[in-house]
Amino acid sequence: MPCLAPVNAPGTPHFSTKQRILDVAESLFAEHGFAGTSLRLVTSQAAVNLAAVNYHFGSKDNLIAEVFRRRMDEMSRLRLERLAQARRSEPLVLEEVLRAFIEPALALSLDRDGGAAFVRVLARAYAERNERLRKFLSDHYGHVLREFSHALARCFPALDKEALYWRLDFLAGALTYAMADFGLLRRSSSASEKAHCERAASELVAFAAAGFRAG
Amino acid sequence: MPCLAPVNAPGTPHFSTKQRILDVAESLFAEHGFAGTSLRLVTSQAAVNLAAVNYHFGSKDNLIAEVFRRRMDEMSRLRLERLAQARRSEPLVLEEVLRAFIEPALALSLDRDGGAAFVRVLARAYAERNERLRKFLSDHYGHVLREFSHALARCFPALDKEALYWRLDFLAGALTYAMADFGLLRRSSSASEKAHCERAASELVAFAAAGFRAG
DNA sequence: GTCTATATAGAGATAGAC
DNA sequence: GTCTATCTCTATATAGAC
Repeated sequence: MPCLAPVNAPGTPHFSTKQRILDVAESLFAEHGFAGTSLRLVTSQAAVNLAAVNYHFGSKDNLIAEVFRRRMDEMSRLRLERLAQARRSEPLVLEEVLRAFIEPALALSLDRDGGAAFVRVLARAYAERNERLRKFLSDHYGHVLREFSHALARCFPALDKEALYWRLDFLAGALTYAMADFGLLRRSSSASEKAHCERAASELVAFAAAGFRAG
Repeated sequence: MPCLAPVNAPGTPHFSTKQRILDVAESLFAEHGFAGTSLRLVTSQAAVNLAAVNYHFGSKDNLIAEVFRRRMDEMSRLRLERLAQARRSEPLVLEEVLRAFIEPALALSLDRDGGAAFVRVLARAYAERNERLRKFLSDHYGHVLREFSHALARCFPALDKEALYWRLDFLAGALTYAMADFGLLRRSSSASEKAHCERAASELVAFAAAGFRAG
């Protein structure tokens, strides 16, 4: 009787209630935001009982945090691994550092499961002034940004810290915006999702590299 | 008996109910999002009656649209005016086009009234997938983006359209992110608000100009 | 671990007196 | 144009049976 909700892909028989809730919540948070997504909508779409969220996660806030944790842990790990790899070469190549930052993020939106939804959730998180959420992200993933800021400082020893932070912010903004596909101008939709992301990554690497090198 | 709510600055005796609602709503939308802001919170903080929102605006959705309209009209007008000015010089200078796009936006966050709140509202709007809102913004202000895209195409006749759109998206993302001050890394807070914004604008113009000129 | 049922609170919107 | 009062709906969370 349990499991096998309609959302399950064929041939993948067993998704736990907990995971179904996470998948559906992620997708709904992307579409309607945190405040705009009710637990009733989550549970009904996940085909689980309304009480299941509170049983498995304790509260809506904990559910939100858990949605972040399961993706961000993996993305941060990937980013740091790629950065460590880039650091092994001497001299440190700017494009390698940028790729280490950008590609794991854009790769997420190619995950066959809900990675694409998560990047929109992430974009919403930045727009939230919610202190709880900001603190959670800063506490758990702030060190990743700091690592990249150190690496970039090594690439540009003459650049003052202030300018460096601005440029890192511009990169993060452009990446977030591009990942979530916010543009109001529509582009050719002929490309596949994969080609679209690869194009985005290489365009952004070129754009940001030039930006960082600006006089 | 009417007017003179506590939020009014001294010496500015008469703010209409309608305007007080708009001001408070803007600030609360910035902080809590659209779904996260109840009309009860708006009206209580504006010191007006709960029924006043529906009387003056008809619905919450109309209130949201009105919050956008009163700022975006002015910003779009300014952007197009600055762009027209830039276009008068031959050859067209990239930095002038970028400044025409960037500076009116950052100037908004220096308005002595709630402009700073509005830029955060704007950032939230991008994160919303709300079709009603996207259509409203696209219908009313899409032509501004198209004007800039034409001007930039004139600056880079050899660049293909696809690449141009990407770069415009990166610019918009970096600008939105910088305006709303989303960065997780904190910068020196010694600078005044005005100096902060001017620094942001000149850094972004330099960053984006280099980015657009990238090979 | 999952269910039904419900407590409690808050939402947007409106009717009708003043 | 502003008020009170209220309709109707939905929210999160929990208690307790199975």
